[in-house]
Amino acid sequence: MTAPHLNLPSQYDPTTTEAKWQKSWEANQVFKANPNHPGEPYCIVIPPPNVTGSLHMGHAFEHSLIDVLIRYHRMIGRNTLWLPGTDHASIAVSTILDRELQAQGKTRQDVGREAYLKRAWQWKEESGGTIVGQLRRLGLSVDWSRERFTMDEGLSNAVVEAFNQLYEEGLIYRGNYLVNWCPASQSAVSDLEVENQEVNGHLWHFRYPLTDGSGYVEVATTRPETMLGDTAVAVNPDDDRYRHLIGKTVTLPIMNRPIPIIADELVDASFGTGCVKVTPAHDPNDFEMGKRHNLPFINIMNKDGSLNENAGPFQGQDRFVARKNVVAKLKEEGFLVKVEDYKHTVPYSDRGKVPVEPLLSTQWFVKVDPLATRALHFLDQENSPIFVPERWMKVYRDWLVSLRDWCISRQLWWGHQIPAWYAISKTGGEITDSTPFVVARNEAEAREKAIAQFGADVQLEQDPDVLDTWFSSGLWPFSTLGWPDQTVDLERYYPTTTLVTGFDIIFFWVARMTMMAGHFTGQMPFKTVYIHGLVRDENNKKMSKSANNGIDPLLLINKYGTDALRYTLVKEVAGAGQDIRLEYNRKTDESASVEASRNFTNKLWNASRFVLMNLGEDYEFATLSSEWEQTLQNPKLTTQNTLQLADRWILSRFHQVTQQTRDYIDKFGLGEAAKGLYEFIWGDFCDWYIELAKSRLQGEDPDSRRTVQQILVYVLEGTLKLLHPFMPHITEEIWHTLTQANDDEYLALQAYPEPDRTLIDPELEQQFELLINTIRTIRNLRAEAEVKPGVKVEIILQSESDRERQILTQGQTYIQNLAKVATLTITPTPPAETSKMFAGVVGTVQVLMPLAGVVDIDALRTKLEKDLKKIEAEIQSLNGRLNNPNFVNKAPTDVVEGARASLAELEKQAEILRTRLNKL
RNA sequence: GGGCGAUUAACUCAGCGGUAGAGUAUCUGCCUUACAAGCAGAGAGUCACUAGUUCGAAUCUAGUAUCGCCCA
Repeated sequence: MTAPHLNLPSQYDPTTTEAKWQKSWEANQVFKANPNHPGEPYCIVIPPPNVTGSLHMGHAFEHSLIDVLIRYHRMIGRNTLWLPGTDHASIAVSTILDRELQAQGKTRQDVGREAYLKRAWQWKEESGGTIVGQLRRLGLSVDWSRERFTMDEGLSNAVVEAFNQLYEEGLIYRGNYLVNWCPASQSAVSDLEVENQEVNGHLWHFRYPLTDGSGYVEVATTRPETMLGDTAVAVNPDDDRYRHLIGKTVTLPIMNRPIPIIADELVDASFGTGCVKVTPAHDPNDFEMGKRHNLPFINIMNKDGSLNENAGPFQGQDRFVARKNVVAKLKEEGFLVKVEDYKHTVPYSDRGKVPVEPLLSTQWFVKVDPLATRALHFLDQENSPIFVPERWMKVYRDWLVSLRDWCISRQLWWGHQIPAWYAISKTGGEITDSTPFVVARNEAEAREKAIAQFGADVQLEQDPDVLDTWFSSGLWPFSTLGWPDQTVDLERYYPTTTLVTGFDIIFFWVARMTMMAGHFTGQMPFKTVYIHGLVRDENNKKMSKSANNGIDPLLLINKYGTDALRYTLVKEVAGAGQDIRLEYNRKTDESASVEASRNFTNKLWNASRFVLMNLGEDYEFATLSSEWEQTLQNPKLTTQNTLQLADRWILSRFHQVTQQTRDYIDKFGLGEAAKGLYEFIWGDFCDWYIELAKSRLQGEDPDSRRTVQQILVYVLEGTLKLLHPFMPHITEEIWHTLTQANDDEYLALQAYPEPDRTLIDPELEQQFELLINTIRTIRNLRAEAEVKPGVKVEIILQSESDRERQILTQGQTYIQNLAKVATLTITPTPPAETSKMFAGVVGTVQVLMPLAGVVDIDALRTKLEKDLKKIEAEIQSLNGRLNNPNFVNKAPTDVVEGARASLAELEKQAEILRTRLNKL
C-alpha cells in the first residue's frame, strides 16, 4: 500500500472531486457565518435569482465573481457572510403560469385565486429547487442556514411593515392616475417595465370642423382610435396661425361632441400642423394638459384592450380593430386628410411583449421624491455608495434626479398582497375607486382600525392586488438580515459591504435599494457597488431567454468542471464592467476557452502530483514545514550557501505574485488577478522551477534535495491558497493531500498568504532573466541547427562583463540541464576559431554552439543577418531619439538613461553579430 | 435626439504617454519517468480612420466610420 500522495492519477477528475467538496463544505457548515466571531464583517447578499426556471450563464458569471470576493475576504480574516436566496418575480412567474393556463384554454379567473397560488408555490418549489441545486454545483460559499425567499414569512413581514410605515408617513398613496397598462397581463406596470420600440407606423391627418361653421382645424395622430376620447384641441399660445381660434370649439367627428380649442406651452408648433388633439385619459402629455385646463377625462378602453361604452359605435372592438374602423369611418365622412408613413416609438410591455396603453386607473404609488433626495444626498455628500467602475455612478445619479412616482400595485395574484382593507359595506359590497380603506399590519389590526372608523358592522375586504416585485427586492439587503427586528445579524452585517450586479438593473434594483435603505435604516445598504458586464454569446449577442441563445452552465460544468468554467468567466473580466464573450461551439457543445482553463486545472494537478511524488514515502507535511520555518529564519538565507539562485528566484516571484494578487482583488481586478496566477503557476513554477528542481531531487546531495522539497511544498501550498478563491475545488483537494490535513480542516478557512517583502528581490529576478534567456537562446540555436532533441551539445558563453559571467556561472548547471549542454565554457575572451559555430546573443553574452558535423554556412549567415537587421533597426530608432536635444532635455532622466543603456547593449550585440558574420 | 462603451495578431482579449503582449489557433520537432489536457521552437499586427497636443501617441484631445448598450 503506497502513501496517498504517491498514488495520484495523471489526469484530474473534476466530477468526483467537486461533488465531494461541495458535500463536505455544506455538511460541515464551513460557510456558516457567526456574528460572534471576530473580524471586520464582510457581507454580500446574493442578487436573488428569479424563480422563473433555471440559472443561466449570467448568473454563473456573477456568482463566480462574488465567490472570489467572498472566499478571498474570508481567507484574509474578515467575518464573512454570503447570504443566498431567490426572488418570487411576480410578473415573470405570472406570465409563465398564465401561458400555461392559456395552453389549456383557461384563464386565472377560471381556476380561482387559491388554486392559482397553489400552482405558483409549486412552481416556486420546483424552480427554486433547480436554482439552489445549480448554486451548489457552482461550489459557492454561501451560508445555506440563512437562505431567504422574498415571500417567506420574515420578508413578507418586512414588506408589510415597510408599506405601513410609508403609508403612515404619507409616502404611499392611492389614486387615479394615468398608468402603463399591459393588456396582456392585465395589470399596471411601472415606467421601468416599459421598453420603447421603434416601429414603422403611420401619421393620420384629420380635420375637425369648427362648431361655428367657419372652417376646420387639422390634427395629426399615430393612434386614431383615441380620437373617440378627445376632449380638446390644443395649439401653442405663440403660434400666430391659430391665435384667433383659441377659445372657439370644434365638433368632434363621429362622437359629435363640442370640444374647446385651448392654448398650451406643451404643444410643439413645428410638429405636424401645429395643432394637436388632446386625449387626457390616454396620453401622458394630454393628461398633464387635461389637468391644467380642467378638461374631462374620458376613458374609452377596457382592461383587456378593447373599447368600452364611451367609444360609441366601436364599443367591444379590440383597440387595433377599432383603429382601422375609426379611420374608415372618418374617411367615409370626409374628415381624413392624408396618411403618411411615419417612424415612431411605441411603448411595449417588457413581459407581455405587447404595446402598453396609457390608461387612467386607480393604483397605489410611492412618492419617490423624498426617497430619491435622500439617496442623492448620500451620493453627493458622502460618496456613498461607491461605484466600480466609477462611470456607472453617473448613470445611477441621472436616474435618481428624474424620477416620477412609482406605481407599485399590480393586478396579479402571485406576490405580496397589498396590506390595505376596504370598507366595502360603504360602497355596496364592492371595492370602487372611492371605497374607504385602512392600511394595517394584519387583518385583526385592520378590523380594529376599521371598526373605530366605520362602526362595528363594517365589512372588510383586502385589496386583491399585489405589490411590484421590486418593492420587496428593494428591502432585500436588510430584510434578509432580520429587519424590522433589530437582530444580531442586522447589527453585525448591515450595511453590507459590496453589491455585485449587472448594469442592467441599476435602476430596477440598485436605486430602489438605496432609496428604501436610506429611508428605513438611515444608511446606504452597501459600501461599494461592483458593476459587471453581461455575458455575450459567440456572436457577441447578449444571452437571453427571448433570443434563445443561452448556454446552460451545467453543460460546460459537466464537460470541463466547475473550476474550469468559473476560472474562464473570471479571467475574462479584466477591465471591470466590460461585457465578456464566451467562445462556444453550439454543434459540439465545446468551448475552447473553457477547455483552456480545464487544461490549466490539469496542469496544476500534475505539478502538484510531481511535487508529491518527489517527497518520498515517509513524507510528513508538519515536519517539512517546520524545517522550512527554520530555514526561513536562517540569517544565511540570502547567501547562496543555503539557497540557490533558483530558490531565491521562485520565492521572490511567489511573494511578488502574492502581493499582486491581493492588490488586484482589493481593487476589483479579478480577471487580472486570475491571469497573474496562471502565468505564475504555468510559467514560473512549472516551466522553470520544477524543471530546475528535477536534477536536485534526483541528485546525490541530500541537503539540496531537502531544500528543494521544502520550497516546492512551501510555494505550492501558498499557491493553492492564492488560487483557492478562483478554483475552490481542485485547490481544496490538492491541499488536503499535500498538507495531510484532517477531514474537518479546510483550505477555504486558511489564512491567505501575506507577502514577505524581504524575500522580493527585483535585482535577482533580473539576473535570473539572463539565465532564462540564455537557455532560450541555446534551445533556439539547437532548433535552427536541427540538433536532435536527445543530443547534448557544446556551448561557449563569452562575455566581457564580470557580472554576466558571474550569473552564468551560478546558473551553470541550470543551463546544462535545461538546454541539454554537455560541456559549457564561460569565458571573457572569444575563441580563436569560430567559423563553424552557430551563434546568438543575449544581453552582451555571445552564445556559441560549435558543431562537429557540416554547418550550413548560408543558413547561418541568413539567421545572423536577420538578427542583426532587427538590432540595427532598434539602434537607429534609439539614436534618433538620443540625438534629438528635445528628447534629452525634456524626457525624464530615467527614460533617457534607460535609452542610453539599451543603446549600449544593442551596440554591443550588433558588434558581436558583425564580427561573427565577418568570420564566416 | 441625448449619453455610455467597444474597435490591437486568424480568434478571444490585455496594455491606457517611452516605441506591441498573452491565451487559443497555425507551422516545425519531440510519447524527455508531473502533465500529449503536454514539452521545445517558429511565423503572424499601418494598434478602425483623420487631424491635433507632445521630444515621443495604441495610449491624451477633437472629429469621422462601424458595432453594441442605455435614456427620450
